[in-house]
Amino acid sequence: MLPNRFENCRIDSTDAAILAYDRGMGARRATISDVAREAGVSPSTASVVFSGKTPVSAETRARVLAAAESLGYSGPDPRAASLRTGRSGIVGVVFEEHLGAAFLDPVKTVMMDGLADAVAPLGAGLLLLRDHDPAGVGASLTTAPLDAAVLIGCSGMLRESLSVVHTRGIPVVVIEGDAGSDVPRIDLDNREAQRQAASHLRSLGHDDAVVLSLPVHTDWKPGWVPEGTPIEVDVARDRLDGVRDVFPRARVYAAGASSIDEGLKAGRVLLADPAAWPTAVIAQSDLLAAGVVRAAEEAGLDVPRDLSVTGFDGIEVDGLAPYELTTLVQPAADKGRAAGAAVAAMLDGRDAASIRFTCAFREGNTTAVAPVMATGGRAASGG
Amino acid sequence: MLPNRFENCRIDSTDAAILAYDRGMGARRATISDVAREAGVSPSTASVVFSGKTPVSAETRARVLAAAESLGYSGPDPRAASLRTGRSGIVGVVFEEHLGAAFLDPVKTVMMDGLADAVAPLGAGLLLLRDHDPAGVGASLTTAPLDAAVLIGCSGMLRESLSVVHTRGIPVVVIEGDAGSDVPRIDLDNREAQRQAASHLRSLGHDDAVVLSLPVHTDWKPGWVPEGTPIEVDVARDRLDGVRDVFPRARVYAAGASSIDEGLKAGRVLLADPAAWPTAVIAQSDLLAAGVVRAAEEAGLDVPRDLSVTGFDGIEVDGLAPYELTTLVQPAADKGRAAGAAVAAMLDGRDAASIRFTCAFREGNTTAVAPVMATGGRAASGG
DNA sequence: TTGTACGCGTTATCAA
DNA sequence: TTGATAACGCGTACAA
Repeated sequence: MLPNRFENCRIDSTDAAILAYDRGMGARRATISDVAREAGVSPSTASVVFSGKTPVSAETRARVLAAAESLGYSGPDPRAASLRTGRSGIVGVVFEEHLGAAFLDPVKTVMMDGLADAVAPLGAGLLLLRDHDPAGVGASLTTAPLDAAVLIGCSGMLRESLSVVHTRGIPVVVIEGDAGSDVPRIDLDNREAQRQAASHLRSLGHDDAVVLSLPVHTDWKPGWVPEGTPIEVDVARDRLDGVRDVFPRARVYAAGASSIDEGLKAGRVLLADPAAWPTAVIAQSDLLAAGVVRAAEEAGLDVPRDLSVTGFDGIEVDGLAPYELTTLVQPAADKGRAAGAAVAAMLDGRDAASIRFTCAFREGNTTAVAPVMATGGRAASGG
Repeated sequence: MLPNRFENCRIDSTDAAILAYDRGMGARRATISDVAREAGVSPSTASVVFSGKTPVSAETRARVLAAAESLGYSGPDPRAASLRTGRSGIVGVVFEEHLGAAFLDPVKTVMMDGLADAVAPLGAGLLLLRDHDPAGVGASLTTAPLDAAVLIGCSGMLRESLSVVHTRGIPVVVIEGDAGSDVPRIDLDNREAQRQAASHLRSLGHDDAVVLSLPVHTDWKPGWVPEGTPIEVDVARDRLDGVRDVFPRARVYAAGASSIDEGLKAGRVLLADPAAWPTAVIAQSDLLAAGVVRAAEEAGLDVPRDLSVTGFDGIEVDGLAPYELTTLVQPAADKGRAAGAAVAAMLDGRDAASIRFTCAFREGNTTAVAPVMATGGRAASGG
């Protein structure tokens, strides 16, 4: 008597199938071997019927399908197929933040859309992952059956995440982050683009600007960023550099997140002291910029007459009408698609090149000629 | 010895790559057996070191870990583990629509958030799936290695999707849809809630209302819904029933999607003919309602004086200020969490109960006493 | 066109 | 606490 429940493993399958049939699917699920046996063909033939990788006679196929039907067999078990083929059809998308937070960001939403488009033809789906798992449990980069991974703006844990996928030998693409030269990177000309906005302001007579930055590192609390602070988040750093190319001494306040609310809160701080009102705020996202516009309204400032505001991203900010932000329009969907294409290429054994997309400057009605300094309260502070 | 296709991606990476190099390029990845051999223990012991399911002496564990390190072994292959355990740690989330569209909907976003929270302790991740795969390829319910599935508002293909998961024997939970008595269902008291809004309007003197409905079936084109049209989308049907409980003859226009834009477009149609202006529009979502408010502004109508508008969902509609929609607030995050809990229960072999959540009526400033009929253009059309 | 035989990498079970 | 063994269900050379 063998240790398992059935007399013999070979027969085991047959018995189980019969039992399953007899007992109305009470026992274990039918396998492809059961189907093959029922159809009077070999397992490999049955396999081929389902995969379609080899021609099968119509009659054989029909018999197999009928057998499957009668056994309640619903096709190859993806787990087994996955072990065999080495592919799971799953692309992990790693976010730095809380999943819900990620989808609050219109840019990421659109990017995901492009990404979904691009991996679909690959037969792959998107698995949502967080890079730092608070609970210590939960699907993660280390344990999920991934064919590839896309890291999105994961500047904080980036290195850690990378080493994980690296040792697992999983192809990886990074969006908006620096992962070293061997990892394809999809990003923007952040610095150049942001410089355009700054130049635009300077050409309007602004001789300084305050930067409302994205968080400069993980778990950042809103506040001023002292000069010399190392900025871990690539996007924030690059965009700031773009500003500094034009306004070298621009002060920087970093918000806690990219949202209208955070922009509003930050805006209140920026505009708290009438004696120190800036003439221009360069926000690193449209949502932040929208918040600043709101804050300006609250403070009784007219945008753009008293205060110019620029954004970044070029999304439609609902409810900002009649304002239309002066901003840098980034091709978010294309970024997602490019990431998907890169994944596809790598899964295909080809090399994937890094791609840098270009933003388009779009002038809205939130920037205007710098106000004449009526209060005299603000002497030149930079630039 | 299968050549690893991603060797070139890995060459210049960290330790693992160096070791791969040491052992001769193209060598296959180390397995747990390799590690065990290197450590001088049996494969099962090595396995136990990684899974932690059985006590292992500190010394043995150290040896195994060291061996793993030296071999660049990054832990058990999830695919193989999955085949063996029958669990993949993946919960599929099936959307009816384009993925991007799903995340444009704030309610779904919040729901996903709750769902993510609830499945995390399970050690599971969320796989984004579409129920009708345009390409015919792509990860789908049929081929993805799922432990469970959550169907979200998939009224169109619902039955089909269900039969797939059913024959696969995958536990499934349905949010906002009817899947039969054996499938746990998470939904809202749509009809009762919507009836409240209608009653509210009637108590304000409105004797009819136009319904701006969600799409009534997949691929719906915006337009009037003739009476007697079968409404496939459960949510749309139930909410409409709620209206009809109060305004039996209410006309119905169904939008193409739930968004401000679609609401605006629909609103223009609804308000096109001044002679047939309704006094109240009952929108089936806040986004649609917001669009209607915009359309009313365009048409020169004052909300709520000339036109009352109600929404559904209770989300914050950005930029609708100073309006605050009269609406039904649904507990979206709780719905997601409940679905996650149901999944957890079923995976645990327990039964999961269906849950019906209750919406809270919230009166905003978009509804008011019905206008006196100055134009005389609209005789009572309903009751 | 079909069948045989084997391996994919892991873990559960049981015995030592 | 450790080790031997047997599946898990499939895909695919290769042979027929």
